[in-house]
Amino acid sequence: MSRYTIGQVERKTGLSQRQIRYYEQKGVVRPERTAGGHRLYSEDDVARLQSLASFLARGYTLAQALAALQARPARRRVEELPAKEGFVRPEAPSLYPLVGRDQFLRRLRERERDDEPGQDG
DNA sequence: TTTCTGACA
DNA sequence: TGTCAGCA
Repeated sequence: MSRYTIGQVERKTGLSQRQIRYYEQKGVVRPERTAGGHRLYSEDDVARLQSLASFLARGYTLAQALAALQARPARRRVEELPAKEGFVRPEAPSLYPLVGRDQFLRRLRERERDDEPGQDG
């Protein structure tokens, strides 16, 4: 499995090194360390950070993006998650309470018609 | 040259 | 979150 330095992850995700380290503190990723203490990120770490960046780009607050990431710990498709769970509305995440999975998917698809697709769903 | 931690704004 | 210092 390939590993990436923070500099490589910075280029792949568009996030700053400062942000990447901060999100590690928040528990988003748990990179390995070299003997010298340098971080080594896995493909999965990069994917999670790309998802986070995608959520932030869509207007989610950091708290909402983190919550959304926790709702999908391992690259699970939204369709596979319990319909009962709450999801952040894709069209204006900071203005509304959580909605059900099906409504989330419907709104997301409506939004994706006129919006550019993100890195991740 | 790149990354690390800690700290300030 | 950006940025700087001082290391390894």
